[in-house]
Amino acid sequence: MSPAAPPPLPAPIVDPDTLRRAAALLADRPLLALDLETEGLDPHLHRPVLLALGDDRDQLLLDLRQTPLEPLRPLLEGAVPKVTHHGAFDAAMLRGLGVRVENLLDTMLIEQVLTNGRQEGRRSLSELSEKYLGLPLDKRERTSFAQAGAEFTPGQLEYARRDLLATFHVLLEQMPAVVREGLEDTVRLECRAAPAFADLRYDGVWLDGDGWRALIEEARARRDQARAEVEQQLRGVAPTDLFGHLDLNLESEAELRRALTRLTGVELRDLGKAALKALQHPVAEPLVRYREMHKLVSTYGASFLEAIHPRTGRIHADFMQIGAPTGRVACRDPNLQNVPRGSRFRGCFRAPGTRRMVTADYAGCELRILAEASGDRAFVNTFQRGGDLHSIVAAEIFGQPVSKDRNPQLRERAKAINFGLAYGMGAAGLAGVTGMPQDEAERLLAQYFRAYPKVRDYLESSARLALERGYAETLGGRRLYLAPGEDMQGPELAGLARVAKNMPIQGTNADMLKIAMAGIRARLAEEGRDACTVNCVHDELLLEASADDAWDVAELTREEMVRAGERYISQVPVVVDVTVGEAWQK
DNA sequence: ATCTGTGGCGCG
DNA sequence: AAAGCGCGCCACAGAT
Repeated sequence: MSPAAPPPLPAPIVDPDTLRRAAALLADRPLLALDLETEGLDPHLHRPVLLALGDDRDQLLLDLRQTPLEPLRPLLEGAVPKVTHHGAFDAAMLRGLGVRVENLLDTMLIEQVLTNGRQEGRRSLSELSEKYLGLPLDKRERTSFAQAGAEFTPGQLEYARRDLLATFHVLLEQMPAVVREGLEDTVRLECRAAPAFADLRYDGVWLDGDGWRALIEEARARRDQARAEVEQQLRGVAPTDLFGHLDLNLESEAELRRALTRLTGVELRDLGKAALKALQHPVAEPLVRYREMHKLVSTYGASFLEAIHPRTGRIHADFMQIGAPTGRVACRDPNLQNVPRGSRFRGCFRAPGTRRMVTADYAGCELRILAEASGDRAFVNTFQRGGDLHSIVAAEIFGQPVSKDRNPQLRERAKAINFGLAYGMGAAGLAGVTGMPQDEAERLLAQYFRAYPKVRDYLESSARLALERGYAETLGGRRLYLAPGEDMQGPELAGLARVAKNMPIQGTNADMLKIAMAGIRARLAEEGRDACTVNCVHDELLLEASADDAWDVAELTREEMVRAGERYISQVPVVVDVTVGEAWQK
């Protein structure tokens, strides 16, 4: 609903006295909207120039170039809820002015929670204004703030106030829907986590560029070596140029397929690693090695180095708080969630100077959620007793003693089932992963479910309930709306069922991590720790801390992660492994 | 030149 | 014999 009559446009505030009076006027309002206009999008290069704060009765517009926002600090850092649209952006910008905004509400996150799975991509303020208020917003004025004149134009001021009011009223329209759908907890969780994501972006992470460059150079050399070996193999079956040099692009699927067919006499359906290995041909090994090295060079090489910020010397990636419909976070520019593990690459993410890196991750998180949610006695018991889960499960279903040393191949199979189940895998999938024949995979699954019958019941009921109700949900009530279309065929419905089985597990994990991030941020502030969160990877958090604070920070991180986990998991112990070191390690 | 879809692959 | 979930990035191919 739009305001009946637009209030008169206030003049922008340019002096501290007026600002103090305006701040006092707004101080006891139950809800305020907050919006910044900025020179650009980078909080380390661009400044906010105009701040809008207010409700449907009064709005203040502050020219930040002329007047410091100090009188507003108590309001911004205080308990009054401030509604924003993508508040993590505004909060990061305000960090640039030394302000840490607290108690944000975010119409963008709320809209994502409300329409999760339904309306991809329709969540700009303009689209929400059109949807809820019936008036689309013209965003053309926004870029004008990059080079604003000494005084803001009436057009710019009106634009700023209009955005502020739209945000305020969109929230009022969203809230009944949030309550109606029972999404209050998820909305609260996301909004509480938003400032942590602002900090994550603003603080960034330090990368040892020289060490990284050396790793890339090494990968480049190994790639060239592998390429030479592949070419040796392909001599005679691949085209050559005028000088007799091989003229083959290994990145071209078509060219590679043609050469491999001529070389091996086998027409490959796909050219992935597994298919190449199945060939049992000497070209496979160097080709796979070439791909691995090329991946390192191309994906992790230059782009990470180029992402090091010229001002801060750190990488400020873009974490998308609701990056997946399960509720998971995603990350880009660059993606800090797929840095190669078990390698020296992670070791290049270090705490600079004398600082320390704290690594904390949930142990076996998704399987614990599966145990908890299913309530399966035997499965729950294995966690309560502790020990190596995959070995215990393997011993149970194969009826033989299994450990990491004893019958390790059985352990690997049990591991494949354990993880596959959480993804809704069936016998065919298990056969594919393990390479065992289908009938054996079926027997194995049957054996598994005899040992853990409620795991099957739970997964089946997750799928059935989701298709009946039209949504899957996490243990905290986050929803993923799934619309089984009228004309859906068997395979499509089966795909939907798999999503419905996985979403509660993956999504509950995501919920836990976000609660923990908000809790950690609060504790760090409360205890005055010299520390910040620098990465989050689904079930793992990385923090950087001063050497003095590192162990305390590690302990509070563990406490907050366990506490967050116990919000949803009570029958199974929540285990968080924490390390303190100089670099990211796992 | 720039966009979109696909295969492949890094991570959880 | 149509598939075990989620993501982003690179490179190619084919379109605009």
